[in-house]
Amino acid sequence: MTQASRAALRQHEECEDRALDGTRDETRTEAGGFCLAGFLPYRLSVTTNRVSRAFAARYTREFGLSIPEWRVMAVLGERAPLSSNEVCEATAMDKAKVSRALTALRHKGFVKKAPNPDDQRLLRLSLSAKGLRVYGAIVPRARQLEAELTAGLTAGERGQLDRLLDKLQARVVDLDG
Amino acid sequence: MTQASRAALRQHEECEDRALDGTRDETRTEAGGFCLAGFLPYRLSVTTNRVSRAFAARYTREFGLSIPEWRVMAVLGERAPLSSNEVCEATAMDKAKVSRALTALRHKGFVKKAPNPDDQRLLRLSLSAKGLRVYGAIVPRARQLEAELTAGLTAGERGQLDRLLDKLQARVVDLDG
DNA sequence: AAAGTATCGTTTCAAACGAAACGACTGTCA
DNA sequence: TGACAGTCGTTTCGTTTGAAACGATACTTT
Repeated sequence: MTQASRAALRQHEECEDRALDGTRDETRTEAGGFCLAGFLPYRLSVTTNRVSRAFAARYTREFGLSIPEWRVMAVLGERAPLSSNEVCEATAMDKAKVSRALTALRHKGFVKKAPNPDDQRLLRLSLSAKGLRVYGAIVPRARQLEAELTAGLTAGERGQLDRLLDKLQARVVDLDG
Repeated sequence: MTQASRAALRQHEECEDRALDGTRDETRTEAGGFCLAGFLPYRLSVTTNRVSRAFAARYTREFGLSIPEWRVMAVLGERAPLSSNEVCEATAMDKAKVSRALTALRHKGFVKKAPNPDDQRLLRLSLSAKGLRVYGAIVPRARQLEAELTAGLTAGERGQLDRLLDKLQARVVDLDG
């Protein structure tokens, strides 16, 4: 049995007394064990999932949209027409998810789908008049919800958060390839 | 039709020229439209999903574990025995997910499940000797992967990130209740 | 032009998910 | 004691997910 395993056998205290300066290893308890609560991928996942759940509930309740549907609306409202592939890139979703979201949005009458005469494989996707009205209502609401989420952050902190997320993203792309 | 909708009709430029000081609204393009790429919930989701995917691939390849399974191992390795409910709280997963992860881990021989004599409803979950060996191997590997992920961050930035995630988490709990 | 290759968007399929139903057990109150 | 309400962990059910298969269209090569 390894030393780490032996250490893990011992019971030890909660690890809620986190350091504030970031110099201490947050995942290392005093007994040498591992504290999931300080593990960055775990923390990212928990926080993000809670944010997603909260926003999804609002989108559903107030506009009858799922998050994939809202993302597609957001990019089509910003710039259209777009092909399905372009929507994929702009929303960071795979093509199956986008296809399903588009089907739902067309059934709701929010999105128009036209063939591209230059290339019959591509679609020309855009918001309908009805879709644009909804878009016009969602965008300020989304901004408002985001403002509530970041209400405890200064402008500098908000910028710092964006920078840190960028750094993580840059790192993770060469972690998995 | 709303003014926002009219604005949305116009085509406009890409929104890649993000401000660095955080004082500008990242979701507001120069034409007044909405830029998903600067929307915090979207950015959190994309970054976190990529991190999760990268880590899940490693756990699967190197240890044959899913993320839910790894989380359960992590908390049982740290402090055991635990009831299923306690594992739920420690891993931020619902009881169905924990139950399924436990089934898989028991089939792999990593987790032991005993009844609690004081309360027959509760389980006493802990790692087997085999599970402890695996735990002893995963923990340093997980720390190493986390270190690779945060390699571009200073210790101060890492602490700042933890603080910011805490703030978001505190905010989001009273966003949805 | 014909054959082979690549790309686009949809659909299929099996796995994973969460909400809710469930059986088992405990505590409470009459 | 017996009925009732609450808690625990599992299972069921319908939905969502991503990988892969697919038909359709376009490009390349000969």
